Amino acid sequence: MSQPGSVTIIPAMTGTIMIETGLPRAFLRPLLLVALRSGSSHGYELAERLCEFGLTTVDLAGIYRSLRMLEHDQLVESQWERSEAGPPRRIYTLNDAGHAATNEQVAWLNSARDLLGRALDTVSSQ
Amino acid sequence: MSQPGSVTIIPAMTGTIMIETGLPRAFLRPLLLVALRSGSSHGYELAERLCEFGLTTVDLAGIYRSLRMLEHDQLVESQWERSEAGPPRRIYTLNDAGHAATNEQVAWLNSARDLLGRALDTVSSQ
DNA sequence: TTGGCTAAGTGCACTGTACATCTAGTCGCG
DNA sequence: CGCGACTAGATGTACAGTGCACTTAGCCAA
Repeated sequence: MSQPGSVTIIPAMTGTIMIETGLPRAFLRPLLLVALRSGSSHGYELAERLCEFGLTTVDLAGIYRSLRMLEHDQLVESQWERSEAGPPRRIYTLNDAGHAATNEQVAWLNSARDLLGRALDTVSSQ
Repeated sequence: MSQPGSVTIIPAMTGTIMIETGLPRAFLRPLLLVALRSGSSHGYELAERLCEFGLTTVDLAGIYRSLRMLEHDQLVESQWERSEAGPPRRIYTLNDAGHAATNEQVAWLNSARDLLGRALDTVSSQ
């Protein structure tokens, strides 16, 4: 977790670890799926993965809520895991539907990036 | 406007010309600024410019509201213009503050695209 | 035993917005 | 002339999402 000089996660106490300089909230769920693609994990650590994508701040409350929603939509499954240090964690894992959904979301993220590229091209070309 | 085979704008009668396959709504205002950068225009035509960026559907109601908000924030100015065919149009023009804001938004769009790129890289690299 | 860190969660007021609906100008057609 | 289609702009509202504050809880060090 946070190497020196890297993104800091705002103290959870305040609950405000929110997407701000990063991306609009609509990307939260897709990015969580992408983050989960590289391995099952718990909310707090997934927040750190999102920070590695370049998000400056992330709303932990929103992440926990999104993960529960993903579970409700049966794209992920979770199980409690006791940690050697600290409170138990809820580990989320992509299931088959989740992997399929992730592929869709990746396609959508790609098209979103391309779209931004096209819009930005009109700027750079005067 | 819409060449054959290009993006169709859903009949305005229903009012539903909304971002759907395109980008989350948070990008609407920045993209409107970018669209205005290539020339003053009215809402309906700006919607078509957004479609040229790759948005499949656009909510005209949202565009008109966003434009009014941009004017309220004093980033654009508007004036009525009677059209040779059809009802009069409200033409929006970027002012100095608007140009500055657009530059900021372009920077933000760039960082958003980069962020998506980083996230997508983690997918392509297995 | 106090405080700090990790981890997860709830509660609520507020915002934004998707969709329906309305107004109004022009044009083409029978 | 009346009708419908198209362009252009705008408003109203029910509802969902979310930002922020706050709570709970396990572990550890001083």
